[in-house]
Amino acid sequence: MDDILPGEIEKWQWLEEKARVFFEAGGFREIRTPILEPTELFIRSIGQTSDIVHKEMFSFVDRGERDMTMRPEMTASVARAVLEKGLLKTAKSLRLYYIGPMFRAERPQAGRKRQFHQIGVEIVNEGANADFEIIAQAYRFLQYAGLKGITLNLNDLGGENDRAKMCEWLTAYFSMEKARLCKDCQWRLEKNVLRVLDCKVPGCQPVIESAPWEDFFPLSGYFTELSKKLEADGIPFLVNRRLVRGLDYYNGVVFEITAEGLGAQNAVAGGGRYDHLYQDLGGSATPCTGFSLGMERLLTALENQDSMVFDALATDRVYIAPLEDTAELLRFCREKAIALRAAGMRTEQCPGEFSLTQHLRKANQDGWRYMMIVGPEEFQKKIVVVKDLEKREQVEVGNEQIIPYFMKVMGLC
RNA sequence: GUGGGCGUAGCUCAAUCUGGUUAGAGCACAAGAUUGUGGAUCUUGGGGUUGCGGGUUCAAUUCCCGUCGCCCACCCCA
Repeated sequence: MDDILPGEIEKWQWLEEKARVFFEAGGFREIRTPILEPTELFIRSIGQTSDIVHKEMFSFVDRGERDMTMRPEMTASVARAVLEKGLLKTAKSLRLYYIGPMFRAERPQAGRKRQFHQIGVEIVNEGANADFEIIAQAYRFLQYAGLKGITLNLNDLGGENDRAKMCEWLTAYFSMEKARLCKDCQWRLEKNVLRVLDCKVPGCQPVIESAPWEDFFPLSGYFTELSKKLEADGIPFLVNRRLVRGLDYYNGVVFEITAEGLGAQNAVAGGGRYDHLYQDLGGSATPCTGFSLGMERLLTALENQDSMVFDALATDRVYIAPLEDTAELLRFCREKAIALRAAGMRTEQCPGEFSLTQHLRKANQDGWRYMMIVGPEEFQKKIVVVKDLEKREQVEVGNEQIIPYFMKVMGLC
């Protein structure tokens, strides 16, 4: 698990801000849920047979003998919160987004940490029409963040009845070929046959490819409609009929978005339709769709593509440099600091016993854009010297003009 | 869970193969040269249980075993 330190955190703040602006504008509202949940929640939602549940969860028994787990994803928590707080009793449907840390006890590698962060979006209690919106939100947000080389992969796992029939058919078919399948697939055959389609073992490929399941379960008319909408909206995609997500609750249209510049872990976002989750958790039938994206992966891809567009050096920072350690002068500095903060700027006042050289060195080190120098001479003349440390220019500003001056150069008015 | 690689100063590394003075360097940090104008230079300084534990040896950063951590890949996911 990583620490995120000053110098790195600015990128995170930038991305979080982007997400809030984008999804709020799209009518989504933020939800935050506890990191710790009863283990049972994830078993019932993500599925006992999923890799996440049976080998990747941070679980423990708490002091009250309860089985607890640090959330490996957040869709289940959102559903739990919606049911528990009865949010659907006062609204027909919900549009929610979340930002936060998730935990999976996997072996770490490039693009995968045991604590990672996701931004996610859920549309709760809306049918198939919401599929287009959720896919577009995911795709457009990645574009909005500046990501290039995006590939959208789409599949349809079939509606409620189709999925069940398809699983039945696949089980019957693959059972005949059981001897040629790998150990994992033989296990999947019993537990979760769809995941056989997702198998990467070379030996399984001929068996999977020769299965004529697509003839019996062609893409639905609904899926064709969705495709047309995406095309009309200028969102390119690839249909991948073997795309199966690792969480068991998906049942309809599912998708994954990959990006260039990430190496082996190139999935930057993924999601799909899950119409049974609320029932599985004890609620009534509630059709839903959603996606989540990996913040680490998005940030890495943006950096590798050299396309992160944000001000590393914030312009709204003023370093106040008193040159004399007298009570009146320091009080003046404090008053100005308070006024600058009230006007929305960031400022720091350093001790008066620093020499100007020391002040300059420190301000440069810490990346301040402006320095406000207050020495005894200026204090007498009721002015300050404002240096632009980046442009290496300085001007004298009258005491009454300090706030308006900074507002102007920072473009705050 | 499987396979490979790596652990020496805050960071990047050297010395390890071939055991042997006080484990070095660059960067970074601190003080001064410098009483009010810059990221420079010079001088000086603080910093290390060589990941941890055990073994072999007169002697271990170096060789052996174990362990932990990290990195990369598989699996899977974001």
